[in-house]
Amino acid sequence: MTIDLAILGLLAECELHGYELSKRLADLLELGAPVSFGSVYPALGRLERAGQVKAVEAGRIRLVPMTGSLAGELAAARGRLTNPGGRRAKKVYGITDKGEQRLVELLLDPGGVATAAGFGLRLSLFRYLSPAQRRAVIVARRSTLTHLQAEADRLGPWVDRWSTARRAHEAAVIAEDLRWLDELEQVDEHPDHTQSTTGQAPAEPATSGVNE
Amino acid sequence: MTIDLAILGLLAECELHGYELSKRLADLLELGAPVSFGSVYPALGRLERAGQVKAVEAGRIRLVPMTGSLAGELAAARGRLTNPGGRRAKKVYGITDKGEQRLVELLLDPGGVATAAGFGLRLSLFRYLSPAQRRAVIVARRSTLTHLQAEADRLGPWVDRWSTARRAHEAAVIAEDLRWLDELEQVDEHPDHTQSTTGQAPAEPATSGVNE
DNA sequence: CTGCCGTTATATCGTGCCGATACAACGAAA
DNA sequence: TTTCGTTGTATCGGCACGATATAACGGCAG
Repeated sequence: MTIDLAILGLLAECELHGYELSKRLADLLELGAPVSFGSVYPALGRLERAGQVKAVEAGRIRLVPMTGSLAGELAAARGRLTNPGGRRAKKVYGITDKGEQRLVELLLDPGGVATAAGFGLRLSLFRYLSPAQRRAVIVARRSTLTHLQAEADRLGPWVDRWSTARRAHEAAVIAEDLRWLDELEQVDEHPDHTQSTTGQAPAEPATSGVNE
Repeated sequence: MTIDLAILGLLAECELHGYELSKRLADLLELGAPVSFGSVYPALGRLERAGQVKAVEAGRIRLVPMTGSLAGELAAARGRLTNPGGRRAKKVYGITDKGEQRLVELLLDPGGVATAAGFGLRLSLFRYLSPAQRRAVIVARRSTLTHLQAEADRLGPWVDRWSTARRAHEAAVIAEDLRWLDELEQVDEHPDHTQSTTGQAPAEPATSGVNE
C-alpha cells in the first residue's frame, strides 16, 4: 500500500496524469528505485474503484490522426481505444475527499514506519499532518528502531569478521537514526533555523541548497 | 533472487530442513523482517528443480498416527501426504556442486548490491569468496553509492523543511556508508585487530560515535 | 514531405514475493 | 484428556515489478 500513499500524496498537491505521476513517484519514493508502470496503473485503477481518486479530465485535444484516417481505422479495427478524431485520451487524476481521508490514515499507520523508506516517504508528506500527528509518526518510528536495536543485541555471536562488521554497522546506523529523530522533533518545536541542523552538510559551500 | 542466495549460503554451511532454514533466514536477511514460508518453500522447490539443492534425507521416524488410523486415512483421502505408519516427512536439504557454483555467481552479481540489504547479505557470506572477489563486491557497492550520491544532488529544490531534512539525512547516510566501505577494504588487507574497527561497540559510554 | 527516432503516454502479461491460513504431529501443562 | 504452544510443510489470493506492446507526437535530416 506504500504506492497508494505516494500517489495520494502527489495528487493532494495537484492533478496529474499517470506518466507524470510515475516520474514524480520515482523522486518521492526511494532513491535509485524507478517506479514501474505495472505498479502505477493498477494502483490508479484500484484507487479509482475505491473512490479515492477520480479521473478529472480526459483531454481530447486536436484534430485528425496525422497518418490519415487509415491508421485510425486500423487501430479501431484492432479494438484499440484510439480517440476517433482526436489525440489519445490523457486521463488526468485528482484526489477526492475520501482520498484525503485515506491519505492521513496511511500517513498515521504505525506499520508504515517499519522501514526507512516508509518513514522517509511519510516525512516528505509531513505538511499534511498536524504537529501532534507528526510527533506520533516520529514516536512510532522511534519505537520501531528501539525494538530493532533490542533484536540486534539478542543475536548470537557471529561466525566471522564480516558478519560482525555488518552487525556493528547496522547497530551504528540505528543509533544514528535515533539521534536524527530527536533532531527532527526539535526542528518541529523550534522552526527557527531551517537549514543547519539535520544531517551534516556533505561537502563544501554547495551544502544542501542543491543548485539555483 | 535474493532469497535464493540466502538459502544457498545457509545450505553451504550445513544441511537443513525448511523450518530451521526459514528461522535462520530471518537472521541472515534484514533485521526485523520475518521470512514468509510462502517464499521459502517455493524457492526450495525452484532450486531443487534447477539441481542446485537436493533433498538429502526424508527422516521417517516413529509409529502410527496418534489419532488412530482414521485420521491417516482421512488425510490420504484428501490427497494429503501423510507418511503412513510414520511421522510427517521432514525433508532435509543440502547444496549441490551446481548450487555452490550458483552461490558464487549470485554473490558476484553487480545488481545485487543495489540495496543495503543486498550488500549486507553478501558481506555475511564473504567467506565463500576470494580476497579479489571480495574487493570486486565492495567496488560494485561503492559504484552504486556514488551513483546514488550524484542522483541525490541532481534533485531539484524541495518544497518544505521536512523534505529537505530527509534528503540531507539520506546524503549523510550515503556518505557514511562510503566511509565504511573504505574501512572494510582495509580490514580485509590487514586482518589484525578483529573487533575494534568497524562501527563502535554499542556498550561503551562514549555514545557519540558515528560522527567524528 | 517523408521517414525515422526519441519522448510522452497508457496498458497488459508472466513471474514471483508475501501475509494469511490450513493441515499435521507432538510435548507438556492444566 | 483437553488444550495449548511449538515444530513442520504447504497453498492461496493479492499485488509489485520488469518487460513489452501499442500509440501519438515533435523534431530533424535527407
